[in-house]
Amino acid sequence: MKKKRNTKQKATVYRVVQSSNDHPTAEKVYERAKKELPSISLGTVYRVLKELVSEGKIKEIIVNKQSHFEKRTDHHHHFICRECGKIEDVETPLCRYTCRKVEKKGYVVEDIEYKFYGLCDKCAQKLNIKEKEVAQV
Amino acid sequence: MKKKRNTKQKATVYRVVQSSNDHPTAEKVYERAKKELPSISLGTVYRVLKELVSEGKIKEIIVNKQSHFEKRTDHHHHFICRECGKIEDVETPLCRYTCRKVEKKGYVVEDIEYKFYGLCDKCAQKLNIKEKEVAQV
DNA sequence: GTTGTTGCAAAGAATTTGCAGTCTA
DNA sequence: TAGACTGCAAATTCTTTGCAACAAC
Repeated sequence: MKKKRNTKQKATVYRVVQSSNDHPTAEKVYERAKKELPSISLGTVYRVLKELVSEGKIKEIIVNKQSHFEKRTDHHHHFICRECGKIEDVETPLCRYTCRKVEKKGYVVEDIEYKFYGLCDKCAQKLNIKEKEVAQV
Repeated sequence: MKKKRNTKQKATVYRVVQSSNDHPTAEKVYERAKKELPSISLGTVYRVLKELVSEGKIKEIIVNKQSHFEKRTDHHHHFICRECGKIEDVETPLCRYTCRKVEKKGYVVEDIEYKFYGLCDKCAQKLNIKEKEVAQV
């Protein structure tokens, strides 16, 4: 296989993801990377992100048919707010019972992904207030 | 709100999904619908599928950034084979423990989606055989 | 006859890719 | 200096949309 090289672009993209506490899209990573390395291109960002994912250095999570990236590579799940679109990490124990149920049929489970959709605390609060106002009319 | 009309196209798309035991993409639904109604267009299939989903008559599941559709609208989850791409329904008990853990922070969980990735029985068997053959060389 | 729907084709959005020039090792 | 990598723009893929013709009710 071919030998990989260290380039400014790779280092920058990696650094951007590592210093992001949200779950940026490729476009967002691109925006942030450009601040450090203005000449970087979106295509390169896509290429590097893909490489980092396949090397297991970062993780990809797909929300609404769009890739988002995160520095955490350990096993965890996500909550997605339908109002503000915020993605938040969720720690859950592996559901052994469920896995075994799937595997019993001869299936091999290699990865599990849980996604929780709803409203984050802030949006829930906002919407409750709104609902009450509407109800009063 | 505007009154909906019953058209051949809507009836056909609905019938196709109802009689599908796999999880067809829009394109696949289109292919199947064309057999019944050759003049139907892909755009219409997309429009009708979207409408059926929003009416709660069918469900949408997104795999690999692509929409698939299914007749089951009750709560269940999915297993996706990384080899053959097959999507299979998985029955799991709601993980109350996990939900409560998420909700404790003030979050409102409205929907939960579990996806299990791996190998289906057939592909697991095939790959095992292959692996053994490779190992013997 | 209204007006919701369709077919068509063009537009969009996200991502990938071919290529010639550039830079790392 | 070989060849991995980049920037750029064109191409792909899936999906949505504008519009004039069509067809339910």
